[in-house]
Amino acid sequence: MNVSPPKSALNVSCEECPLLCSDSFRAFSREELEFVSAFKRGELASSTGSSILLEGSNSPHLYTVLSGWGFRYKMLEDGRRQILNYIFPGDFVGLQNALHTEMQHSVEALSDMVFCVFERSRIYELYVKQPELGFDITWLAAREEQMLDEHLLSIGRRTAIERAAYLLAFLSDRAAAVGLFEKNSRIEPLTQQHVADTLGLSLVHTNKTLRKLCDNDTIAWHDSGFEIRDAEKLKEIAGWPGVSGLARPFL
Amino acid sequence: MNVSPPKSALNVSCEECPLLCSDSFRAFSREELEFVSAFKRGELASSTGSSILLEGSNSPHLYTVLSGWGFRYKMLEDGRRQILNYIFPGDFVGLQNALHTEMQHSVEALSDMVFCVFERSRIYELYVKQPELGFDITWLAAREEQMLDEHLLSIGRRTAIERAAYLLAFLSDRAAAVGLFEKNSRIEPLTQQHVADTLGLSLVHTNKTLRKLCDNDTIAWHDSGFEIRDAEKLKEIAGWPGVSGLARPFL
DNA sequence: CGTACTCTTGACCATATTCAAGAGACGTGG
DNA sequence: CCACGTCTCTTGAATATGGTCAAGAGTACG
Repeated sequence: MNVSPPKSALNVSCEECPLLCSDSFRAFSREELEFVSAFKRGELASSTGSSILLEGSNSPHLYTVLSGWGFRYKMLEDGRRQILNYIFPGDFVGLQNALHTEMQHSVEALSDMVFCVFERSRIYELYVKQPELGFDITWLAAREEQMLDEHLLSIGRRTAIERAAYLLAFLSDRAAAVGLFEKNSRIEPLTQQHVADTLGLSLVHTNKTLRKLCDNDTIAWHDSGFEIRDAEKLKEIAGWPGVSGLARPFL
Repeated sequence: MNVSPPKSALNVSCEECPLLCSDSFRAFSREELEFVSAFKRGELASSTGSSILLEGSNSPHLYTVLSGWGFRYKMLEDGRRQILNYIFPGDFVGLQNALHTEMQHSVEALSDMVFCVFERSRIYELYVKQPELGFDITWLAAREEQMLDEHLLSIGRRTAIERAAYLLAFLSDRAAAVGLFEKNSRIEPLTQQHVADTLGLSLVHTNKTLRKLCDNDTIAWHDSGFEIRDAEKLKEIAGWPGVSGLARPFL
């Protein structure tokens, strides 16, 4: 669990943000883009396995994922870990702490990642000057809540195999929505330990559960990653319809 | 599961909102109060066991809890139910669906409740005219996320007795923050079935787990409700520090 | 070539579920 | 007033699901 050296550089101006090309995101006015560009403080690059935010630490920043993916998690004192949700390009990170000075969760990179960095102290300004962007942030928070609700239902009430099917379908849908892993359709890197810590299961039992899905030919597990072989069957097993594909905002 | 007849009446003007007296909430400017008053559409009263919002339905409204308490939940097709979170006075309900037309969860009243009703379609107006109130909504959404994060950690990684201890301490803290159940310090009405559906456990196992806490003299269970006997021991068992008591906004 | 990481499997054990039955409280209608 | 159904809590026994322990195989990397 090494903390990456925070490399900072303002490489991409918001007007040329690569996310603007994607269908998944809403269109922005020129004025909005200019404002966000001025609001943006720089970029942060971090590599696989490194921590961006740590529970209990004090960050004056908010982040938007520009590229790569990772996850948010919490830990109990004795080391038990629960992965709360995954973060993908366009996701906003750090909001959960608008209220506390101390972070209530940690964030770790799965792949190499780049973040846009914003200053927490200036966020109120955004609500005053660009109400629509303020509204967008609420939209994103509401969306995160929806995902957490579904995760809660999953961990609380679905069986091991249903949970696993749900998670893999969920990750696949979210990745597809932002065009991640399009080339080889393999979602990686992700270990079975990550899956276990997301599902609230032990590593061994997670392995046996994934094995059933492999034997089914519903998925294929490769070294540190997986491939969806039958997305419909996965969703059927999970009893889950999939994520909504409405155009969404981002910062 | 009967749907209450929606009684509507504008009984309380926001300037005399009883929640304003509480220490838990932030102070509002006169202008803000006037705006919210104009924004408020009426009140909705519902009684124990009745549904305010139903998953899959289509509500043009947002609500703030004025009095009483209840819970949000989701269900799987075969009837398995997961309680996602509890709602207390000052809590904002329905935001999770700023994006969808269809509700993604249901809300049910535990006690008799009264809600303030707002129109979903006019919420953007609030962001433009009263940015601080828009910011407050985001604040509330972030707070809800934090609670869901902790619930997820609990269900995913805590043992049955730790989960139970966490839930009871959580409910006690939240109720205390808004002055609910001050008279007799009994948190009610709540059945062990509710507790089970929150913890992701079966009713029988929940009963046996609560029994241990009773034998411990950590809590006392009465008919449809419980009493905290040793809050510190509860939090110690759960490995949970308690909710933060910062002044919070509401609508 | 050795070490670390990930996945895999089997055996045994712990935890939680299901099934079943009964007790006590409460409200309703005869 | 009592009989009845309903709701909530309780308990025991049998069963299933998932956890822990242990060991080994394959791969990557220094």
